[in-house]
Amino acid sequence: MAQRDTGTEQLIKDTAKRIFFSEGRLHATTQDIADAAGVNRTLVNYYFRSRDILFEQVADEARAEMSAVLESVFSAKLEFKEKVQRLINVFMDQAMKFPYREMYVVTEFKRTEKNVPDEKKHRIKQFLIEIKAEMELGRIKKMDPRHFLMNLFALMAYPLITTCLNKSLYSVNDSEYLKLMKERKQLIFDMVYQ
Amino acid sequence: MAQRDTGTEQLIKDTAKRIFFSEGRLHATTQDIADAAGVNRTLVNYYFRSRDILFEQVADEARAEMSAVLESVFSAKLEFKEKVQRLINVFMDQAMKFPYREMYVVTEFKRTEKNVPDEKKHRIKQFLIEIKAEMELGRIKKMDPRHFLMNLFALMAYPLITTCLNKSLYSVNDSEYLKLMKERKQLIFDMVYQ
DNA sequence: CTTTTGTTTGACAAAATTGTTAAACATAAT
DNA sequence: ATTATGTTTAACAATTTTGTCAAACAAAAG
Repeated sequence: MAQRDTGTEQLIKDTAKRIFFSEGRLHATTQDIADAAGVNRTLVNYYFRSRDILFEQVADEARAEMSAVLESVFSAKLEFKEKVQRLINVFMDQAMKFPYREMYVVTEFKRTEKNVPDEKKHRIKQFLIEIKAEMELGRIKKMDPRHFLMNLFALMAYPLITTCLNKSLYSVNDSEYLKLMKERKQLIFDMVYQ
Repeated sequence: MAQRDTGTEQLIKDTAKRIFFSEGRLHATTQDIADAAGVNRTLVNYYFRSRDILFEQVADEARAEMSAVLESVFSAKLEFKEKVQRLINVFMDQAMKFPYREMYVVTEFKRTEKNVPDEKKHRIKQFLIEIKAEMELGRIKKMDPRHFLMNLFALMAYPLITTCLNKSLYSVNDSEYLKLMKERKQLIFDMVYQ
């Protein structure tokens, strides 16, 4: 008989992603995840054999999701300017949903000593060349293209990682902070693409 | 008899800070810390009573250190422009030493549901006013001053948090990456203070 | 309906992590 | 030198977290 697909496996993974990437509870246990998913903890072992395998799978899928987003933008048949615009849009939408995803990837990346695959490096290199070309056309400020990329991702990701601090610091509630983050899409574009 | 101050208490704290803030091993155990410090794990309990107390103390001191840095800049008798320059200098020097410190503070901040004390909020408010004044003088680009601050901290902190990813992605070694980060001081100033 | 197969559960075991205690040790005071 | 006091250590206990297993359960196949 084939698998029955009760959706439990996916539910566990989605719940783990929510806890790690959205809520930022990086120290969550399998019990925490099972409770949040409303299932017996044993099912984590039934579907994933071990805690480590679940966590690694979650990290792998996170990397894949992030790559897919960047991929879709980098390889799009668009002018550079539109690529940047779209990148900001799709990346920030995801970052608003999963603010801690990159943080999780970074810590897992360090822990497991993984490497970025060569194909991804190549895609980035291609985009760096596009950035350089745009600079030479005088459309964006001249600098090391790597700095351009680092700036862009920093401006998009960091304020979402530090949401809890900023909300407390600036005394704003959730909806006000969401509004600020939405404003950032345009603001970031204006900053890097003056 | 008074305390003998063998330096062990400080050694444990410093080692914990190195592991958390410099190495980014957010899941380190007391055993990991004791081993790295070259002391018996029991001493963690002797000096701090419990793991949680040590971790909280480390987080509290991290907050205090960060506040002290910002404080020294905010309250300095300097032109706004020089304040920004100095902020970038001191913050990035610290961030290069402890790239994951803010990350630790954020996760502990969430876990313990702390609040930013009113005095700090007030200092930030004062600085926001200074930012606004500078904008009205036309010296920096007009925007919500909170965005100005978020941009500044994002540009400074994020590339250091993602060091391991960027090094792999751009195929650079430690010294080259350090060079890139040093370059950023001027670059960030130029970005926010055009 | 009965059997078969995959899923879920609770009880239990194992492992990892943290906390406690008494004794050994080292240094300062007497 | 002896005592007193603070420090360090190893053995042990408690707790937390993870992993295993057999039995109960549910749905599809015969």
